[in-house]
Amino acid sequence: MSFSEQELVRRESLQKLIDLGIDPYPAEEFIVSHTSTEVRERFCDETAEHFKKVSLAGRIMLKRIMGKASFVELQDANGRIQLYVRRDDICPEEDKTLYNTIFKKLLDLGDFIGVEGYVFFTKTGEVSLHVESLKVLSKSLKPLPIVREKDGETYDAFSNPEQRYRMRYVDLVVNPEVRQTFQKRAQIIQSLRDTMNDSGYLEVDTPVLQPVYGGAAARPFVTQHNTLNMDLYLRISNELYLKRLIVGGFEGVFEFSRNFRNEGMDRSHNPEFTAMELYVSYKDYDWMMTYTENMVEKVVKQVHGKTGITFGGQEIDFKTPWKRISMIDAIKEYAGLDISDMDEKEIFNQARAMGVDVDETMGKGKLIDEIFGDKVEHLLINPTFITDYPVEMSPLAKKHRSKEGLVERFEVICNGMEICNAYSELNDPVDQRQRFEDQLKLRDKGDDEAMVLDEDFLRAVEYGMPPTAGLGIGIDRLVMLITDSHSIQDVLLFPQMRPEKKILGEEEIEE
RNA sequence: GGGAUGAUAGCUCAGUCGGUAGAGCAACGCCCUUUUAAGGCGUGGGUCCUGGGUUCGAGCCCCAGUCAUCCCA
Repeated sequence: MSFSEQELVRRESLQKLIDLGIDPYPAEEFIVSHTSTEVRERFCDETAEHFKKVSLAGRIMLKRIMGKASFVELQDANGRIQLYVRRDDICPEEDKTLYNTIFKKLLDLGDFIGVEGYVFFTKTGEVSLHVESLKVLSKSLKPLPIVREKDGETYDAFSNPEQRYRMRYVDLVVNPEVRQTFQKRAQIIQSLRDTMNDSGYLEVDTPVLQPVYGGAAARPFVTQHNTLNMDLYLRISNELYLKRLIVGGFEGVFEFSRNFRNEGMDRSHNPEFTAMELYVSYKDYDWMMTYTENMVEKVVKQVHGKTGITFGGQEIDFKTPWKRISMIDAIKEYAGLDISDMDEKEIFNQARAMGVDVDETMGKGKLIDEIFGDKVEHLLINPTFITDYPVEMSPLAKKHRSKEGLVERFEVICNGMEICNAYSELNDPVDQRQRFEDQLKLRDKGDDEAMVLDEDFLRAVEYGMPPTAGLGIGIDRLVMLITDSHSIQDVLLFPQMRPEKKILGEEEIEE
């Protein structure tokens, strides 16, 4: 390991601190009386009495040294506040080491310090802490990127996406909007959870390690249990477990489920992602549409302040009620193609004529799905319920009560992206077995995303499952929309990345 | 999977026709007691992603690879 010039300087500073009898990594608690925000927002001439003895802790983000007095920008979890450090105030005696050596020379940008003093306004009107004592809390050995702003313009932004994702800790320190994104993410999840708790539904935890994976069309990750000497799959969905709980008699269950899918990565796919799934007994998909739009509208209002958002310059409004349109009607309305009376061959020909990439192996349902995905989906900007999907695409959804060949299913499409998927759940065990068997036929034909038959799940349904409405929400995508983030990596703290050669060293990543 | 683009100092980036590796900020030294994107003056700092090749000579050209970003499937 070789050190850069700046790293060497910091290691020397560290040793000098130790030589001066200062512990650069003290163990004892540093008592913080205020946050930077509290001081900045509440301090004024009237409240000055309450800010005579204030202690703050955080990172040094900027030092402006001017001889015997200096200004420091201290950053805590809330933001930044300016410190005013005067030599003769922190060093009242003859010995000026604390200011001249420790503060001016041995402390660097990125170091954590704790300070105590009184709050005042500087000449230019900035709320500042006049420091009376200063303590080193943690020495930083690597230089942070220095990001500065003036009049909305950013200088030397830490903007390289690879570095930001690989070193999220640095990204969080220097890019405040990143912290806001993840605070909003937490609020979004909290808001959804509150809504469902208020409805009386039970939050549950179901297995991540599953002997049979199911609930979605995807390839799983495989792992191995040593003691049981068997393969286990990381869940691609928790759906079949939540339905078992409905069989068991819970009438409303939900789970924020980290799912794992062994597929490619791009702007909207990460191998692990978060879905929220909700199942409510005795309801159907019509009821679930209303529940969904109300719950999501409320999230947007709570987190964003209003129902209208801007995503990449595009205005999107989550105000209810959302448009509801069947898939077939949507194809008619947006693609100008009426397939309601067509047979498979006609649909195939029409699809090909429209330039949709289809082939002979596709059945009627798949063809319709392809046309929708290619010609309609990207046109749906405001959240829209697309209802009534072909049965072939939906092996876990109940057959439509009146429309032949379709199931009671909806997706919510927003900005061309699927953010929700829901059904009147299939609770007929005979039909469910048949659907699984149809999936097995697809699997035999080489579709490695087709579902596998889950005999225990079928047994559960055979014991009797009430009519149930189920919903899945793609949490990452919802967070992307609300935070105006254009890559899933921007809403995941640690997105999956290929190993970093520089850190691992050649020999460790050899096969 | 296919295509395009990129990787140079801690960060953001220049680098002409193939001819000594550059800037700003950060760092280091000196000056400065209410400053504030970045006060003034000075000094250091490089595996030019990796490995081959062409060439008297490669950051630059060629080949292969790694990683990333964007677009397409």
